[in-house]
Amino acid sequence: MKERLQQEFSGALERILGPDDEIPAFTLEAPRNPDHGDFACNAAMLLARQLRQSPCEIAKRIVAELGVGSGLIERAEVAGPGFVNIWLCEARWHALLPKVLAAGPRYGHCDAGANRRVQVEFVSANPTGPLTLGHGRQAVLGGCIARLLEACGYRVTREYYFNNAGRQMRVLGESVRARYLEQLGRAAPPPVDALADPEAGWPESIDGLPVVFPRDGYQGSYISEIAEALRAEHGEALVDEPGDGLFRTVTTERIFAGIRRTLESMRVSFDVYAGEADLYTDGKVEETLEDLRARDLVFEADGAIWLRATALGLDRDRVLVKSSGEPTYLLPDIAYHRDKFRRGFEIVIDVQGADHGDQFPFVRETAVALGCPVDSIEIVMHQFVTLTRDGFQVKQSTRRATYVTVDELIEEVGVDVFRFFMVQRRADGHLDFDVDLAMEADWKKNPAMYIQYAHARTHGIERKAKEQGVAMPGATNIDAAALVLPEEIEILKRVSEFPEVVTRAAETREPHHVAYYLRELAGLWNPYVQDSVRHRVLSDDPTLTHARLGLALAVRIVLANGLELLGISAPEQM
RNA sequence: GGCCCGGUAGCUCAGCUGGAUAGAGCACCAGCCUCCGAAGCUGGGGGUCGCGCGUUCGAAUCGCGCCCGGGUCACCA
Repeated sequence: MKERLQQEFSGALERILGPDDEIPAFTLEAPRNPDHGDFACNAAMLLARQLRQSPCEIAKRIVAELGVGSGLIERAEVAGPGFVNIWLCEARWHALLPKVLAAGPRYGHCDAGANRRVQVEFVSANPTGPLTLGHGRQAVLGGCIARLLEACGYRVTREYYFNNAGRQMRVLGESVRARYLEQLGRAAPPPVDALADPEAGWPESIDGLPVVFPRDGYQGSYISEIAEALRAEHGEALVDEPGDGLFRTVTTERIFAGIRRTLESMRVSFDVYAGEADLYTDGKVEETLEDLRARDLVFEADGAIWLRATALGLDRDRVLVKSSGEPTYLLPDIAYHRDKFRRGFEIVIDVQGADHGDQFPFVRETAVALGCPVDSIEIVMHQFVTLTRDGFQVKQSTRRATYVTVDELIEEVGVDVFRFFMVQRRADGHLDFDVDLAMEADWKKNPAMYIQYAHARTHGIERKAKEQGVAMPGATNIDAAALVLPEEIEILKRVSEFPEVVTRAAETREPHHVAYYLRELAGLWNPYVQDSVRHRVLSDDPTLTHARLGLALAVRIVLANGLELLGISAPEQM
């Protein structure tokens, strides 16, 4: 629709401008004010300077060149400071319906991605504890971006990268071992105030028992639960087992199993779980280091191996291999990104929390220095999540026990609402999760349910139609000419915008546009259905009934497809 | 202090490749049972778009400076 009009304008401008003049990048958009037509074009204003004419004069010439009355444009007017306002022929809107019905679940999809391979890396939480709301936001955000890209014809691989080598995992194992020994009475727990303040420290022994808890160990109750399970299974047999052995492997396995369950409950799936350890066994870490060496990007100092990041325009150098001989996380991370492109991905998207924002430039610039295409490696950074409950904002803190897990919140509000709330805000900027609103059982108040309700209503109408023996229209026989009310045209217009919304959301990696769009469409449809005096779908006028049923189907298709993109269910009845 | 993100209605936020009187949800107020779901619908009040300067025919949108909030600046992951 819009494309046709765009061609029309380009043609008009070509005729006005000389052969050497470039056609300006004009916009064609639906004005807020319906009095300004279906579309407004700003081309005349853009050309005013170049042509040394008033925008209004130019606009008049454009209008004269447009093919008004040729079946596409009903009316064109010059307005305001030089806009060209366009009213399309009603038939153009009617022509949309068979297209939407024919496309069905593919309406809104496109092939702009041309099968290019994209990797979306997200969540990537290390298996040190249950997923928190920040992870939850990222899981939904990344998952929706992946869905959007698929809808736009990209071949998407969803990937989860985690560190399963190095110090952090050892500390985890030691933490469980410490709890295990405590539970057996073989060691004493550190004082509570010492745990609350990791800087404070604690005595080496209490009541003659050694205090074994690692200084920066994991204190969550899940650690004790795992210890408990090990004790139940093995009794005292593990007393002499090192923390870095069985304790570590069992703990990461158990925690990871929990994470996978949580992901599943969020409707988030991954194609690849990439473990840091594999990068070592495959020799990729060593390869990367050699690669960096060959480009003179490393140097030694203070017994450590450094990345010469300042040579890449970054503000400081970073350690790649500690003086202890153990690599920092940075080295495998670089190796991982280097490997992404070797595996054939053309676009790589990293979804990360704001706390990692500072790290990304190091990984990206280094990967680029190693030959990765600079524009093909993107980051989508999101800010943190807060929770508002009973009108009060609760800050999430892992250190203190004041955090809510994804499991707990989904338990309370359900996946559909959880996902909608997580994806409805743009990634930059904090997300305040309003639990009160999310738990709101009134469908009219809860935006997620309001959209689902709009979808369910189309099925309600179909059920009613079946009762009355009225046949539903199909793509091949639909005749929408009877839809002439302003609200009907408005719904059709909105339906026509869906593909643009999807494309834009995919291109900008901003799924929240879809959420807003759906809320708006539902906000048109629900009132329409409600007002069954002015426009009853199932009336005694068969032509009108047929057309309105077609409208209902089109709305249903868009709502269903949009909800699918957000990973939210589209129920046939509430 | 340097860098990143945010500052729009009482609250939570859209809008930010510049466009015509700044939008939504919630909350609040006043109405409506209109046979397809009243778990809905209609209407209303409410804003110096953090502040200032600049660019422009035109700025919430772009540039610069400042103020406020969050994040981040490890041989931690």
